[in-house]
Amino acid sequence: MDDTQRLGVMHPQQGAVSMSAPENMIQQYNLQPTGQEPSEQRKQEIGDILQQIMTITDQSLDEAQARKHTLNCHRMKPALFSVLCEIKEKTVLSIRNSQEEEPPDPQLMRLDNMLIAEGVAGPEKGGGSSAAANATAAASGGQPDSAIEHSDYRAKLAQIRQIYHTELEKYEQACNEFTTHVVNLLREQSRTRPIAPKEIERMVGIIRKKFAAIEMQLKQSTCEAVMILRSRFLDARRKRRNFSKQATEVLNEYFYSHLSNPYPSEEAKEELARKCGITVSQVSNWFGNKRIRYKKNIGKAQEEANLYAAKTAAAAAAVGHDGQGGAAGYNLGSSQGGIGGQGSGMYMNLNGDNYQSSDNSATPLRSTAGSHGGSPPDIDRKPEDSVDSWTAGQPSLGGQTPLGFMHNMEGDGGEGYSHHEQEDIKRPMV
DNA sequence: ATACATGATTCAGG
DNA sequence: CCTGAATCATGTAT
Repeated sequence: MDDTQRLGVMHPQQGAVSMSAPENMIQQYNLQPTGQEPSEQRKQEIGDILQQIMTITDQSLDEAQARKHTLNCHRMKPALFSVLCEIKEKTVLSIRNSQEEEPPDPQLMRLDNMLIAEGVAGPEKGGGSSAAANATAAASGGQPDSAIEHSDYRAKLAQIRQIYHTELEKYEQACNEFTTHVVNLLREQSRTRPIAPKEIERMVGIIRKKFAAIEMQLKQSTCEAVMILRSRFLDARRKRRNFSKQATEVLNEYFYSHLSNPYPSEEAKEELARKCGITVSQVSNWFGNKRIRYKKNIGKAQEEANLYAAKTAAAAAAVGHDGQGGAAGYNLGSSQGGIGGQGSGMYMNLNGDNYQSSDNSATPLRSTAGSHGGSPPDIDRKPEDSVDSWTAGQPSLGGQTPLGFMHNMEGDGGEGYSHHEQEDIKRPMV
């Protein structure tokens, strides 16, 4: 603010009081044209001047106007004015030197970006809630219904947005008003003191900067408000929501149809994610949980497996020769037609190589056989041992031999369930 | 109210 | 970075 004070624009009255030397000279000269006397009289003059200054605010506008006029008309004015100009010139130069191009504030840019990302400072006004909804949906992992559940969030965000825009408008208006005021004032003053257009420009710049700082504060607090809102609602959003039945079905179908190697490739995950309306990482989560829980509770899993095997078989049958679609993973047809009750039959087929031949590129998969035999040009890029660890951990489904299964069950920390499961489980025979 | 199911997170290992 | 495993926290069925 020292710049503005130096130029005497922010506080016109103050400008009169703390007048710069040349101006003071003029005034002094005007008051005491004949004064070139020793100290006594000098003191008197100073006293007068002070008195005048003290009472300057009491003067009426007319008086001030008249005084200004006298000042302008004074015979010495042009000469003094030119001196003033010279001094000013130097000052301006020094100011210019001290001026540097400031780069856009990264902090401000961050705030702006965030506000836009959050849909607070978006380009459209009415669409604030929709932008917020988009952000909500994006952050929630693409679950379509999550956005609806958080109308509260959107409402609050819209509120913040509204306040933000109102305030912003207010600031803008105030800034413009003030700028106009100052510019007028400077123009007015330029009659009595030299003010270059550039100086006015500069002053406008300074004012804008000041208001920008205020704006930044507004943005900052808006960001904070949004962050608080987010943390409150977004955390709630992170609450577990069960996937839709259909989604679970799709996932299970894939899982059980790729039971020998339930590690979907990235492409497969994307496909599944798309089908289920969830994210790829949710698919990954699901498969991670599924694998571990499948292993932990084979008995139950088997029922499920049969269920899905039946479903898939039915689907395959319905589709007929066309091997496409979700049922494409494996081929049940070759075994006894026992769908449903006969777990063993299912598993045999699930486990075998049968499905592989009918497997298509849409669901790339590295088969157990493949991993043990040669190295097929598979698209899957699982950790080298993933298949082995999976098959090794399995009771028998992926294992090549029943013996291997027995050993694995003993060794692999089957946890408490193991012996119980062994009774329950209908073990496939290879 | 409780137990179980389930999606997400965390952590260690490779 | 992906995985298995353990765990958390919530949803759901009883």
